[in-house]
Amino acid sequence: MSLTKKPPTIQDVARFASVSTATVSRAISNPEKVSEGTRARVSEAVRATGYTLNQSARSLRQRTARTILVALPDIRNSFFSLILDAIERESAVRGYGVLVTNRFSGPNPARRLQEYFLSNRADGLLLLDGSLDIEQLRLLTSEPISVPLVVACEEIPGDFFHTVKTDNAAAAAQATRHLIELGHTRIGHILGPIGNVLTGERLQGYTSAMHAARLDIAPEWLLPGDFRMETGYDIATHFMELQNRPTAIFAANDESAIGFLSGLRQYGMECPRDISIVGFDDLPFAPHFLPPLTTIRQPREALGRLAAEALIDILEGTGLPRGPVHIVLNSEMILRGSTARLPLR
Amino acid sequence: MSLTKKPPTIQDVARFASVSTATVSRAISNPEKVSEGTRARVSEAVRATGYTLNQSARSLRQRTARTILVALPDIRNSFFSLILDAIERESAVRGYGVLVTNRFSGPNPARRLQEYFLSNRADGLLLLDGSLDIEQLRLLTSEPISVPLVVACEEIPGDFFHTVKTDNAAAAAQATRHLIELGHTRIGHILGPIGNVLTGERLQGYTSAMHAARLDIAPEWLLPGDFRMETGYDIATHFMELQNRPTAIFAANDESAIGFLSGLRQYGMECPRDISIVGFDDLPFAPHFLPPLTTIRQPREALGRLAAEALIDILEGTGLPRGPVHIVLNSEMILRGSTARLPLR
DNA sequence: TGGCGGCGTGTAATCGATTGCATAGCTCTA
DNA sequence: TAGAGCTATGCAATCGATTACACGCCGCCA
Repeated sequence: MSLTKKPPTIQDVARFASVSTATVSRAISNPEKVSEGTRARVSEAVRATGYTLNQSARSLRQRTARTILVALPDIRNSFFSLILDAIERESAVRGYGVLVTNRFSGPNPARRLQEYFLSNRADGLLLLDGSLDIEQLRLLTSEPISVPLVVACEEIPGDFFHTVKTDNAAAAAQATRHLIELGHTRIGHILGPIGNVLTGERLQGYTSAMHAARLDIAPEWLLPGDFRMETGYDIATHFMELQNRPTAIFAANDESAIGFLSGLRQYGMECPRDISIVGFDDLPFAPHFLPPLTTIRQPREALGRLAAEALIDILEGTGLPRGPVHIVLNSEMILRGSTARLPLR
Repeated sequence: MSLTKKPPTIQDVARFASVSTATVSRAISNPEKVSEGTRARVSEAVRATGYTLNQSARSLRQRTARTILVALPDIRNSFFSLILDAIERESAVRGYGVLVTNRFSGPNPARRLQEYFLSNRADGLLLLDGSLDIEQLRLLTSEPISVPLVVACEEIPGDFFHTVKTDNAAAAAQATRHLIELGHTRIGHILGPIGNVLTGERLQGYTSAMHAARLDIAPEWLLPGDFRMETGYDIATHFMELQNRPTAIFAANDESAIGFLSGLRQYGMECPRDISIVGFDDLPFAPHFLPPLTTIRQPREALGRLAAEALIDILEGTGLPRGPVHIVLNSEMILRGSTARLPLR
């Protein structure tokens, strides 16, 4: 089908350089084990033959694929695609390929992930989704399988896994405090998807800031969401039916916030005139929205890069960490136009 | 490092089922070549042992990786990540893995792509970027290497490659006509990145619609862009300095359009009061923007799916097309609030 | 009844790299 | 100068699946 002519193999290189294949292999992977002259002859032979190492053969022999698997909940969400960008770059630098699998829901997600490892297609897993069943994850990462795993963005409770994330709760509290400082007292929250760890952390930050300010939270101020714009749009209707409406909202992410504002516009509600809102993520469109969105900026690039770095370090056994690694990055509040002082009524 | 215990191999299955490995292999890959009884015994043995085929071993022997490589210009752009979603899904259904490589610019992009194939990591290439040097691409797809290639979204001139795309020029013309019908006569265009095929097609559609309506195009109405929001934002300043400003803009994509409108707001320009704009792509946020964006909706899901389908069909040799496949999908104009009739002055 | 054809299965070579073990040659020391 | 120790290299087994080829068996037909 594809390659019309067989690419040159290590045999061809060996013949050209008049050495054994073992020597070629060593010259390539462990240059220090080979004399200088031989090394030069081999490099020359590689150049002359146009040799490229056959990764399948190496994988078979070494039981490694030089590939990481990135499991995303929803690649369509810009937040993830930005992180994927950083992961891909870091991996490429370290010589690793990146396989992606998206929305790995379906009947048995962990089993599907497992197959990548049993079949020797990937060496490690970068998980961007905290909604996976924890028992299944432990199955994946413990004894017979032992998949090297780094969880990025979301922390899975219980200190079992390596994690790279941001200080969600603190950032959520900061966002909420900002609204409080502007004079708001009735502050609602658009939740993330239930069962997701991020949802819990952001809710918790919001709750603690409210409590610290001795403000009550009416149960109906917790608006159900799932990080998607459409859902944000839909709950606006629900929101308008509330009797004692909040004057400000902390949304679990930018997409909910934007959908919500768009939904509210149907009812003539304007932001920040009638309602203030803070988002989360600082997606690229946040500054260009009308009003420009006040939000929490997560260090996405660093998040992806550090997660990939950590995973590859683990794979290569360099600096084996004793216990699970936990890296927590700081996020930053970006003040823009979607929040305003509560007008006196 | 990872797998603590070796996963079961085909030998284990063979032993369990009391047959040879050859029979197990056949029972799995060519069930019709094996008697019914044996087939059942083998399935049972597979279940009992928890066998998963070692993909590296198969790849080595068969010279195929059951993996496609998706090369993206910029995964951060939502437009691509949405297509990637469809590609990933279709590939998963057909049993293929998806490797991604992003922003494969750098010194020698085609060479870097080539390595994936020489090293037997991927079987085919799905290219979402029309900006690659055509000579290099031909090198990749012709004789000794012969990488199976499908170009999605963007057509590379010269009828050499399989292509799945939308009717960019027609859609661009439609968008422009829409502005003309609203009474605009001074209509500008925000270009895509130079050297990109899409840029050319959309420009051409715009130009032809203008000509058909006997409208002139002042050279300074062609505003330089690159599909990015930031650049859209920046050119607003340049735009404000024009003496004979357009009253309407056709932007090469939604992101430019949104950045541009955001930039114009600094100068008190409101859309659609002071300017009308049509975007391209219908990104998820387009309906939620203020004003909701009039734009061209591309069938992204179909685009990704059909491209993946075509590539895998080629890889599997089913229905070998005689010449290059060209699939052109229709896009659709979505009228929203960012375009308005030119007010009489 | 002999021979032919087809089906189901097994044997063993093969894909291309890595690596444990053996060895040749050299240096250094007692 | 014998032997220890070290370096550079080669030989050949190995990873786990696929597949060309061979073979045995059965049924069918002449």
